[in-house]
Amino acid sequence: MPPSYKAHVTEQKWQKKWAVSKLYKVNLAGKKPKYYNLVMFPYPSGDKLHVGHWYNYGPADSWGRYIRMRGYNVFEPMGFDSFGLPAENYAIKTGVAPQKSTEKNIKYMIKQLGGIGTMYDWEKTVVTSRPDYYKWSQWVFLQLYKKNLAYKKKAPVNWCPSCKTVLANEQVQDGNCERCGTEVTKKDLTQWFFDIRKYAEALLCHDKLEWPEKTLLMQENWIGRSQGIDISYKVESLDSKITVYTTRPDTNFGATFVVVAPESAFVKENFSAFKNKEEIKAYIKAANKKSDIERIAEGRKKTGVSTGLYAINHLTGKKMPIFVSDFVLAHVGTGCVVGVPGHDLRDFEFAKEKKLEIIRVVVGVDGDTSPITKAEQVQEERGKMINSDFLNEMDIHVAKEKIMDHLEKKNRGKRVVNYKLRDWLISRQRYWGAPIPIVICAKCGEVPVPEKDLPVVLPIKNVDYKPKGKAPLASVASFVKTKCPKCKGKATREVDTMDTFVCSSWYFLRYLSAKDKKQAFDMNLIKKWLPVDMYIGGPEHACMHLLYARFIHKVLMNDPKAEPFKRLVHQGLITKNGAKMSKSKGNVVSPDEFVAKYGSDVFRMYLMFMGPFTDGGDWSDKGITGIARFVERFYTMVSNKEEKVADKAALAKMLNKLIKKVSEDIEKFHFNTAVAALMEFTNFGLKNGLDKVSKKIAAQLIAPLAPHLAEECWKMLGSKNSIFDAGWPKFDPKLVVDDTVKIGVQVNGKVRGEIEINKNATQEEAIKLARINENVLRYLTQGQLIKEIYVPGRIVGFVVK
RNA sequence: GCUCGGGUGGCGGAAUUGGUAGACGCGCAGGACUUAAAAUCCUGUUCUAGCAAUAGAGUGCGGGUUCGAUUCCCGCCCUGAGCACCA
Repeated sequence: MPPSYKAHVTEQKWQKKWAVSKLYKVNLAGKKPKYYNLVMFPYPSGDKLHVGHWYNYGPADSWGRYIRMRGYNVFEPMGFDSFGLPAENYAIKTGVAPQKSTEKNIKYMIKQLGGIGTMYDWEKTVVTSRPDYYKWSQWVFLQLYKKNLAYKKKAPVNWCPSCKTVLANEQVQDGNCERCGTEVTKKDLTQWFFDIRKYAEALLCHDKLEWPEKTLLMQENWIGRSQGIDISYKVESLDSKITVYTTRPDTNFGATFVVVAPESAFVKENFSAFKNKEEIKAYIKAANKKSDIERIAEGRKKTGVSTGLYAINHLTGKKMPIFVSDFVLAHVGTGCVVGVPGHDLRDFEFAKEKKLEIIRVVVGVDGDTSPITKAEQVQEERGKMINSDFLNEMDIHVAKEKIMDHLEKKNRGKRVVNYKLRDWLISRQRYWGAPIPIVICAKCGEVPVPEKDLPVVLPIKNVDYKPKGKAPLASVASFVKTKCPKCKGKATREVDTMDTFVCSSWYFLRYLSAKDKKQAFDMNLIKKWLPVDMYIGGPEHACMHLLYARFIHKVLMNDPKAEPFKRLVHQGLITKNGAKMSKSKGNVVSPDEFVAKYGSDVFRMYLMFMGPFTDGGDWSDKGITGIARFVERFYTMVSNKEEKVADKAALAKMLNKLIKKVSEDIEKFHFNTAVAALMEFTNFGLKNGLDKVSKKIAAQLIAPLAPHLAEECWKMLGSKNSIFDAGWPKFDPKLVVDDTVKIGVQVNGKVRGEIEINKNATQEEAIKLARINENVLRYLTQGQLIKEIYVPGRIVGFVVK
């Protein structure tokens, strides 16, 4: 009877030993090549770690262990993104200060994270809600302020009526609050913004990034660069001009009207000249009341009111009526659009509604001249100009350049680039965040808090957390009242706090010098350790955290080309019954009972075995017994003192192939097939027997995936040092290829037999051997042979007629 | 509506410069051990027909290219994610 593997005793033993020997303490000045292995840090929620966390952190740690065994000095820190709404909402409900509940949750989560058996170096941890961290978040704000990248402005902003705070554009999803799902409304407020738009071009460039294509594409679309031209038209009977933005100036001979947004500057400046003022006033009022959701829900039904004014199309001399309509957005381009109903679906719909002239100026490749074909809406459209004077017969792309040259020469237009990306709104009317380090003085105006006076400490006493539409800090008199740093006179503090995304946009720099009291980060360490070599986290951050972090990093490094994260991998989502796990749905699966039953190695490997890391999947515990059996069998295989090997040559081949397969699979984050390969090897090893050297290699190969099991096996095999300092096995390239291969024999594309043949066999040999096969022969004699195919190592084929 | 993924046995999944589809695991069936059960081990397991050899069908659906298609092309369906009147 072989000894059975005692997962819990063993795992706890090694976790303790690793902690005592400080195995995972990283020497940042170490000589070995560096590897910064980073996983997105969690919010310290009161809920326990769930299966999703494990799915994320387990494989991320396995990757770190693999890299470590490859000889790198691996830095694998962990921290807590601890500012944010849940703790504050908990405080509103119970009165418990967020400082208290957060610290309690962190303590608990560190314990849970320890149970996974990760390599985190806890001496380098960061907690964003502690003054020794947010002091530097405030410092980051001041750096942006200094560079004129942080400023206050009044603008219509997204407002969540439930959270009673403003939200960044990125935090509005389908018109709803990203946090609580409440429908977002618009408010005109004076708020703090970061001018991320100044970095739009730099953020578009991603040559150096080994990121998923999809993520890069999402960022690209979010930034939304478009190249166009501002065209100015004379307004009839007025002294002014109207400027429109278009990306399709080639179609301008087909322009028949102009539409302006209700909130546009043009409306404000020319309102007195409008003919039907009352109607327009009412229309604008109605438009302002509509939420984005309503606007979308109304679909493409176009409404609008004529201003009674006309713009003159200088190309055709046509009078183009000017309308106010809410399908035009004030913040896009100039807020004014020229209507070309022959070639734009929206313009077409508007023209139909208002019975305006529709002119066709492009013939599609298919010769179609009906307005708005599908092809016409596609940007890469190809077509030829008609009805366009000097542009006629030209390809549209040629015409586009030609007309822009023409307009610029005549001083009627100017080429411009537009972005969909908007300023990053960072003020929050909430308590549990880093206070914005600004003082408002009646005499000096807005004054930044000097760096030496940081942090602006979040008050703990006498705080009413309940949101009332104004920041809770506004009611803490001791916080609000202060002295102006400039004139020393009476002044008040800015009472808004920063978006938590500001705090999380630079934490990877802080990890390296977490205990440094004198500076936010150590540039020497950053030069050595950045960029992060591997960053693992959810894809939902594509246009939020990942974009913000790139922006802030570029600013802090003073280099638009600097990138914080070289390689990025997204873990898949673990669902339960097809739905995202959440407390409100009551479908959160706790890993605890499985870890208690099988141990953490089994649980980690089971999650990996579910499928590719990037896929995620629906949670089910079906099959976890398979991994438990495997661990038991692996242990049995290694602990067997017998070293008799039935087939030495076969073992050598299996082992070398295994090294190759496991290495390649881990490199691709295909942990599932790496586990499968180890299972196959174990099945073989139990039958065939293993010598000690093979056992040791097997233990090394499983070490990243099942660290405790491997460490135990390693010790059992007589090694004194940790397996994680034992390096990674190499394979012999000569031993990973088979001399003979089994290949199929096809007749007319159907498999009719199989032959075993030397992998380098000639066509002649292969055909000869294939022909001997009885079943193959049967089909060959059914007609005349017209072709013989041989792909070495793959297939023999016959074509018979 | 647009953009980008994905659709393979009862289940999770494997295999794509076009070359024997279903590795590995779960489940299921049968057997060994046991007084018995659990655990463990062995055998089988895409579907249909057949004792078997084997034959036919088969990777969401319909076409196409090819000796040969899960893989390439065209047209659909379903599903997940993102964007959404961006001019």
